[in-house]
Amino acid sequence: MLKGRRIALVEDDEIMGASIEQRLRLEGADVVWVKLMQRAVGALRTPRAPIDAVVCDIRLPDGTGEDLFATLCRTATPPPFLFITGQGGIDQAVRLLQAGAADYVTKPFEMAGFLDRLAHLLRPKGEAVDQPFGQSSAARRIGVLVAQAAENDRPVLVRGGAGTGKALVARRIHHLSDRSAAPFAEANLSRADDPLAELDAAIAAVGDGTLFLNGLERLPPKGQDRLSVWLDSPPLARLVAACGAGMEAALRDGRFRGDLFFRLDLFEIPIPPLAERPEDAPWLLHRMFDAMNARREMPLRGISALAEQAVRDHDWPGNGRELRARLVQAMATATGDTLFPSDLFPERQTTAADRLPTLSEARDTAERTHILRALERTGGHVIEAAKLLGVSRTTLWEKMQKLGI
Amino acid sequence: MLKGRRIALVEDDEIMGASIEQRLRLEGADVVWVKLMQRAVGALRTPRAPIDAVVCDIRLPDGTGEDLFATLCRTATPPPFLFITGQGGIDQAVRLLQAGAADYVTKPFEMAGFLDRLAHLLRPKGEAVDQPFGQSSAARRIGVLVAQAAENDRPVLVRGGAGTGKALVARRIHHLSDRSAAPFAEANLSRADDPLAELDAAIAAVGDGTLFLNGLERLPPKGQDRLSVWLDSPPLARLVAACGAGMEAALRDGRFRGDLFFRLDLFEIPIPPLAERPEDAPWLLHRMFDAMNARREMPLRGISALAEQAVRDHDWPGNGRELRARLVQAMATATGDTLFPSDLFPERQTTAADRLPTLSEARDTAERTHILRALERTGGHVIEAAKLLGVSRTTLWEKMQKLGI
DNA sequence: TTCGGGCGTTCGGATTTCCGAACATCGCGG
DNA sequence: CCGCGATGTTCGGAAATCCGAACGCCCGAA
Repeated sequence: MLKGRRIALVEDDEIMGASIEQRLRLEGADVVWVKLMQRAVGALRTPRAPIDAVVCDIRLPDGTGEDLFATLCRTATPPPFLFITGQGGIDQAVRLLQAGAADYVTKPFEMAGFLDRLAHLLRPKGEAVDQPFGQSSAARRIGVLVAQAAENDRPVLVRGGAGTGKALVARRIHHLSDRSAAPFAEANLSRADDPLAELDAAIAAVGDGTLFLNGLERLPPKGQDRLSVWLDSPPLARLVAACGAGMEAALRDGRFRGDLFFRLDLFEIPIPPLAERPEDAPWLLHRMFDAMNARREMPLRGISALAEQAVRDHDWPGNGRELRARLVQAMATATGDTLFPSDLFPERQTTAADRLPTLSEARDTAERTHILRALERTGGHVIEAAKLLGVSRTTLWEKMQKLGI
Repeated sequence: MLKGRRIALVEDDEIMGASIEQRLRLEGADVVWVKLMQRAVGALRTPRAPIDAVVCDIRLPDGTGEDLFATLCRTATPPPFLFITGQGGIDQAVRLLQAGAADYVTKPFEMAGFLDRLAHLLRPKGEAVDQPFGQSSAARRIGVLVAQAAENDRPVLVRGGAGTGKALVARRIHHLSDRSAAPFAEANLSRADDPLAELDAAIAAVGDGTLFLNGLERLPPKGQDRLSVWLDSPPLARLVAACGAGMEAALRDGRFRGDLFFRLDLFEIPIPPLAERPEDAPWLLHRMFDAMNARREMPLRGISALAEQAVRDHDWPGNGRELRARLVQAMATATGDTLFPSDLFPERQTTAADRLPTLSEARDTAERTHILRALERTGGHVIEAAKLLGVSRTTLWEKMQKLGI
């Protein structure tokens, strides 16, 4: 019944936790057991794989399950929560259910009934098909927005950094829409030598299909006028535009007409960078790896857990595109039958000769750069910087003293 | 607070029932007291007037409140149920709330708190004639002013920020007035390309109805002259104008004729921004939610109490319009069956943009990457990695534990 | 089988860090 | 001149971190 499901167990009591964990594992579930609230926040906010349900004790050594739930709700849609508690009251149960918890069980409980209720609140599985963008909640949201965009015919604006897959989103909208049989014409304005010609060619080719304008912020004024006129005509085609980080600056500087932008910005699909949804990186890695491995002469056996962890922790300034490039490189040059971190990040090998800095050294440099960044943002305001960094003024002063700032 | 509301009280205990009934009547509620389940089914299924809420005991001589609720749910959407019970358990509370009960209180209870919770779950039903704009005193004042305006025939000036529902007020004045059968002609001067043409078209269309001029501060001088002439004619129609925050500046700069303004400003209805009447935001939320949820293919179960709190705390720079937009977005993209704060405020998910990570967070990520690097180099050898990092084995273990490595 | 070493884990105390509460100082404007 | 707010500096206690010393477990070598 729970086969293949990932259940998070938040419980500080050893005996109770062990017994539940064991039973859930017996049922085939994948259990993540954390014993502290702070760890649970981390484990649920940025899970390695999506969590299907959370079994949560209320009294924890460093907080309460209620706090945990409220904290998660502030920034994300939490998985269904089943609270278990020994000394809870009715008021607490009512409060939690009103806040959106899925269920509430008092200890001690019959294991069979508990499992029933847990299974009952698991959302039906099998929506893997329409999740081509990742497994994070952010990625699922993109999938929903794409489906919505495909259903109507209004202009869409895709926003995201370099290599986040804006073109993929545009193609998918086209593919899911009722124009899927019509042409899909792409004008990439940032790569083109002559953006105007690129725009004209795409407009000429699009017919009643989907016109995809990539790199909108690079469209020169003449092109903006032309696009505006084309929108007024009115066109047979549907417009999907994409812009990157430079859009806001272009609007501020007047390099892009505000009125045109607002005509395009009716339905916005923001794609957060990979760094903000770390659980998508290993997911993408495996997806691409499987696809590429199948076409390989001598298939690799798999990916090292260390490599997966390294992929998770990397910053991915080039987002998905960088990941693909690294993987292609790694699979071409891999020496063994397994992908290791050094295959994906060959540039790190150069440091092999010298000594790794001490942990405290690394910590100090990290603190140093971080403090400087905060001070820069506040314009040298120490008190505000301390607030920003979440430490007291005196502590910040102490650290600055120590680090010589 | 309960004035004019119809509350059904299902309670077999004479003393308890009498005390609640008396108190509810004191608060101005209309109370229907039934002492048997069978009677309650009848009274709730075919009430003389719609019931706004049900206060329901669980143990009744001829059945239970649970049965009553279940019976009603089979054939209709019952009003919000507040269960009160003396010997109920947590399981019962959980079961009822999961079934859709609004609240659950154990006897004995503080009457004040009980009334709060009862008032909290009262939802506006349909077009509540008396309170169409909110439940704050400011909103009730708007209702009174609208009614007064509808009774006479003088020009009305509605003042309020963007998205505060100025057009709604105007329509309501028209609807309540004796011109309700005549045309309602709206000229939106702020959105129109050619405000003059917009004004002329509306004047031509209005006949003996109500002319609504929205965005008065944007009316160009020529239009002001024309409006002035039209007022002198004298017109058959009644004028309702609306202006936003820019009006004072327009008057100061002379972009708007002072004399014309004072001819329009005879009866002013000011609409304060939502931020100044926080209790209206959740009210509006529930109103819109109910209306939209009814038209939904798969209705949501409800709104998390946390989301409600977030709505109350938000600033609402875009007022009601922003609320509606957020709700539409949230209901389209909600992943679960309950609305959570993150559904309504998806932009908070990307906190990385504005908020710098805490110093300890930065330190943790730095330590994490550094430890991983060391482990990678030693091939997973913990002792060597600890030596490399200059910490003891136990410390490294502790850190790995904390950072989830 | 025993032995030893790597590893996971706990524990108590030494040490460091962190914070709030002070107090002095330094502009800065009224 | 004073008041005010931000900063520099010190201090003591609370909280954390770190470390060595254990104990038990597992696995491979002897």
